[in-house]
Amino acid sequence: MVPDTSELNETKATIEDVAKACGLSRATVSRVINGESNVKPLTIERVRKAINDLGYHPNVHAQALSGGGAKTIGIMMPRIWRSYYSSLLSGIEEVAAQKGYYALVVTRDYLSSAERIFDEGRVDGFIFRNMDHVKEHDRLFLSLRKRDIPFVLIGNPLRDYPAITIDNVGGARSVAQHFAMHGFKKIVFLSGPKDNIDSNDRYFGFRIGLEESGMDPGGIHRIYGDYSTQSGYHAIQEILSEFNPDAIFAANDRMALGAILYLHRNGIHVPGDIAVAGFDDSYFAKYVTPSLTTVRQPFSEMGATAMKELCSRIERSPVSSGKIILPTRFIVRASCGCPYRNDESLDVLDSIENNE
Amino acid sequence: MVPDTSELNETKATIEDVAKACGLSRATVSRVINGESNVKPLTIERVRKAINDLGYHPNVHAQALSGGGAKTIGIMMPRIWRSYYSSLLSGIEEVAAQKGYYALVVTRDYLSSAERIFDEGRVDGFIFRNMDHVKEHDRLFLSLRKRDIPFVLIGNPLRDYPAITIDNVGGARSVAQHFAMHGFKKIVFLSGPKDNIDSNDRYFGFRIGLEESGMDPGGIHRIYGDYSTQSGYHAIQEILSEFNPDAIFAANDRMALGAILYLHRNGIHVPGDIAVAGFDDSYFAKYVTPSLTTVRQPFSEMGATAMKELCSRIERSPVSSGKIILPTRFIVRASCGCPYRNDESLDVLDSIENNE
DNA sequence: CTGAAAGCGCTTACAG
DNA sequence: CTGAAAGCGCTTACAG
Repeated sequence: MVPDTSELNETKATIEDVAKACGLSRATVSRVINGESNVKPLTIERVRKAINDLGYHPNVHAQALSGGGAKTIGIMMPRIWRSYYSSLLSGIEEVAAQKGYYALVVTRDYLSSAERIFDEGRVDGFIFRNMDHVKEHDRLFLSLRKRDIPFVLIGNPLRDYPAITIDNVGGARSVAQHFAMHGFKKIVFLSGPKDNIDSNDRYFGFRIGLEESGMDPGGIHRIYGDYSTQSGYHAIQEILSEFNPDAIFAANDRMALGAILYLHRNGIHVPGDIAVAGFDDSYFAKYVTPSLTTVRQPFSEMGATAMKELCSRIERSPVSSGKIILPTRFIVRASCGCPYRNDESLDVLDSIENNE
Repeated sequence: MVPDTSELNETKATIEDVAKACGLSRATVSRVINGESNVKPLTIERVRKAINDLGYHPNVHAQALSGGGAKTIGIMMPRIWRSYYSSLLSGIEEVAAQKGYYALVVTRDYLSSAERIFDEGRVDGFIFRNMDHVKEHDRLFLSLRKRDIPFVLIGNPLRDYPAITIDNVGGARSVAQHFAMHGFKKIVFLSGPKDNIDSNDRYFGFRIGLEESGMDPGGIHRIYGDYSTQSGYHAIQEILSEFNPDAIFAANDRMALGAILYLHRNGIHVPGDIAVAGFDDSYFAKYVTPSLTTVRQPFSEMGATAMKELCSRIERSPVSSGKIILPTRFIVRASCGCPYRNDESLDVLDSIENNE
């Protein structure tokens, strides 16, 4: 490949090597690498050829040191990994790749290490998947903003930080309308943590959906979990001792799964005795028995949108203000009592597996 | 915090700033940062104080450029994210954090971009979660080895590349012995892709386990899937038209889930009519109905071990040779026909959620 | 035990 | 359109 008579190509080629190989200066080579316009076409050719022959790749640290930025973004996520993070990541990476960015994924102590990571020059900005403990995050976000460090949140923050959100209210409203259609009266809303904004928005959407359907939302029994499967299991176990619902709407699929599991183990038929719906359309939603009626989040698109927003902030280019709200989609399956095409293998064949 | 009378601390502090602040040279500051021994204790104190006062963090690009390495490793994984990747990542990150490394996660075109990423100086080494297409990977691994670029595989490679593996044979053998105890005779092995070494090892272990239990392993019906839920569903659908098994051992949990789903939808009782076991102990394994008997992989430990191995390679320190095999653990639940403590909520409470 | 200086591999005004 | 030179923020022999 290398027709050069260089001693050994053990060591990585540098811009100096390229310059020598084509008889031009480092400055000129740098110019063609960075696609500047004022270079003679023939020169561009010569440089390109030398770059190819030598298998040269610019050293990212040198580029960063001389002002180019790290071309890396920090993806800061809680340690407890949800399966949908993969879809988020996938969307992020797709856009990142186009723009030449790479993803540094941090799940340990990401709150306390974010600023240091930036100060070390490792990243040009951050995407946070924000979670429950709003107050602790808030201090960090405030500081980042003050220091003008680019960041975007995926999820619903308390304040006006730049964020990619989904239409929680609309999704939950669809569930409510569907429940109303089924004629459910005694309804449990299985909530996430008390200060979780997504969960609260879903509750709100659910209420107005019921109201709009002419039902009394005051009758909703709201109980709390922490989004985990176990918490759903136990919350339902507890409520059943004092209340006999005909339907449960869980603020996420995991808790819905926990609920179904409890009901199943106690001989209560889903959806015959109690209907269940979730939120997320997680990987397992279609494989649960009965398959889970839920609200699909556009995770991949959320990631992609977040990355686009972050890029424009890093490049200090005109930025869309504030929050972006992405639509959700109501997915009817069997757990609500609808006649689901259980035996159509087509459904299982469906290759667009959300959150797989 | 900064009692200094500097004009503005808008801009990040550099080593020069620290040197000035404490009246020493950059060289000396560098020495205390890097923990060299030949520095006077009092000097160390002065430098430390200045560093704290200024909130100084060394620029990683400058460090890398002057020979320090990127202190970053590339985690190269297929795009199709498995939920257990999170456990892998968690183990990796834990060790990485101790050693001051960060994780660049790459899932797009990671085969073709690995060498470029290294040449750009972005990473000091790689951890690959190797997958099916052995031949394509082989070229890359060969090249990495030739170039003396540190890397470790998680999973079972064809050749003698450094790899963290699990005891597939032992795990599958346990399943076989358990199946023998149940008295199953007409057994289906639901395999992964034909050239997948993990799957082949599990088949091998399963065979010898049956043999050791005095059964004829020749009677095993081996059918193929691709590790996806759908492929399990369809493989079972197909085999049932010509064969009537009393037990199925799937090479992973997803296919086991697909199998259970098919059986369930067609009124075939699990485990009453047909028993099922899987491999992985994925997140959903304990939540499936019936809960899935399976073999647990120590994902987090695999990640941690891989990272340790990689570090010693990066540091060119004496390295354990070749492969490391980690033990698996057989997990008996209900899908094999055992009396599973379905109603013990303790089980659900079990907070050690593998692959969560 | 400490400092002056060269060097890592780039980019970017500044000249021409 | 192209090149010489300074500079980015560190580390590391080399002197002392």
